[in-house]
Amino acid sequence: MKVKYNLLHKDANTNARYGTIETNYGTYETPMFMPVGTKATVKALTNRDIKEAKAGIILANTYHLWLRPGEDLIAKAGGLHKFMNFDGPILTDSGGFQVFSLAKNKKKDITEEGVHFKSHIDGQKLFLTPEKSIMIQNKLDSDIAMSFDECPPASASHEYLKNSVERTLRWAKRGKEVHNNPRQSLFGIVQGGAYEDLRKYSAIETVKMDFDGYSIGGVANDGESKEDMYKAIDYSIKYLPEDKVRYLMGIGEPLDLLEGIERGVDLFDCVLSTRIARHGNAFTRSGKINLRNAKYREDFSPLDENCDCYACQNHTKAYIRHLVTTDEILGAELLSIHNTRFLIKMMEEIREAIKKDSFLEYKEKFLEKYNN
RNA sequence: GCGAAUAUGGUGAAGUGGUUAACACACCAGUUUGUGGCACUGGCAUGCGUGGGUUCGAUCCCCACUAUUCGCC
Repeated sequence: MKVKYNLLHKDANTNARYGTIETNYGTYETPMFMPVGTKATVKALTNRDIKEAKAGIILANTYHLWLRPGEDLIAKAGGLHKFMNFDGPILTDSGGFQVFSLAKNKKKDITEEGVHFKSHIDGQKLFLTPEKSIMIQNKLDSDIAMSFDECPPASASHEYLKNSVERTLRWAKRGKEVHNNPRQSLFGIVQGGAYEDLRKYSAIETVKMDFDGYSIGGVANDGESKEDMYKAIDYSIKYLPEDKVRYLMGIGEPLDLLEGIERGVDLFDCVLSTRIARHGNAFTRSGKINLRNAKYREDFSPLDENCDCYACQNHTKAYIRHLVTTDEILGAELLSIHNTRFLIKMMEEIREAIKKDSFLEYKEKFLEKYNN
C-alpha cells in the first residue's frame, strides 16, 4: 500500500501538527524521528534495541546498499525487510546526497542524464541516474522511496540553484515514470536553498506531480546557517498539501526538531544521534554532553535522570565514560541506544503537547534546560 | 669496591652551541544535521637529572655529584 497521512490535530498557536502515518507495517504517530540505518543496520543497534526505542520508520540508503551487498542480493533475500529481519517500515534515501558529495567536478560530473562519481570504497567510476536510483529502490522493496534529487551546497548561487531546481523537477518526473512497485510509496523533494522564489516554485511544481509525500531537502548543507535553514522550511512548507506527510531531510538536533515541528514538519531523520554516540557524546535534558570529559570520571548518575532507555536504567556516566575512553564497543552501543531513545521520547512528549495545544510551552520549557 | 653506558613532558622517544625542543601515545577540550562507522580539529615540556665551569650565548662542550642499567672483582 501507499503510505497514508491522517492529520488529527493542529496546534492552536503554531503550525505544529499531530497525525498518523499508515504503512505496510502498521500505523505510527507523527511528528516522528527516523533513526538512520544506512547499510541496513542502525549502527550499533539490534532490531530489539530499535523496537525498545519505540522507533517508527527507519531509513536505509540506496547508494550504500547498491554498492554492497547489491540490490539483487537483497531482492534474492526477499527484500530489505526480510534481509535485515526488520518488521517495521523502511524509507530509502535515493543516494542523491552521497553522490553529490562524491562528484568531484560539479560542472562536469553532474549532467542532465545523471551523476558521475567515484566509489568511496575502491574509487571505481560509477554513474547514477534518477531511473537507476528508483529501480534499485524498487528492488530493495522499502516502504518509501525518495526521488533522486540534486543536493547543491548552501553556498550555491541563485542562478545555480534555479537550474538545479529545474533539473531536480525533471529528475523527479523521470523517476516517477519508471517507479514500479505497488507496495512502495514515492516522495518528492523540494529544493531551492534559502531563496523564497525558488522554494515556492520547487514546492508547487513538485506537488503538481502528485507524490505520496513530500520532503524538504538541501538544508544544513556545508554549514548553512540556522536562519537560512528555517527560512528554507518556511518558504517550502506553505505550498505542501495538508493531507500528505512532510519530511525534513537530515535534520536531528533537538533544537532543529523543535523549529521544524513548529513549522509543520512530520518526519525527520538524522545520523547525529548515532554518530555522536560513536564519538562519545550524549543528548541530555540539559544539553549535549561529551562523556570523554574528565568531569564525568566519578559521576555515578545516569546520562539523563528522566530517560527510560536501557543505558539510563542500568548504567552510570562514570561507567560509560570508562567504556568510551577505553574504546570498548559497548560504550557506542549504550550511547546509541540512549540518543535514539532520547529523540524519540522527545517526539512522544511533543505529540502530547500538540494534542493539548501547548507546543510552545513545551518548547520553552525544553529550551530552558537545554542550552546547546 | 672498580669500569662503562644512559639521564629530554604522564609515557616512548627525536634533536641542536643561537628566535616558538620533532613525532607518537596518553591526557585535556572542541567538532559532528538525507553517515565515506570506530573520525576530525585544537591544546598540552618558560624547559632537556642536580650543582658548578667554558662561552657573547648551552638541553647540546667540560668537571663533580646523584640515579638507573650492564660488566668485573
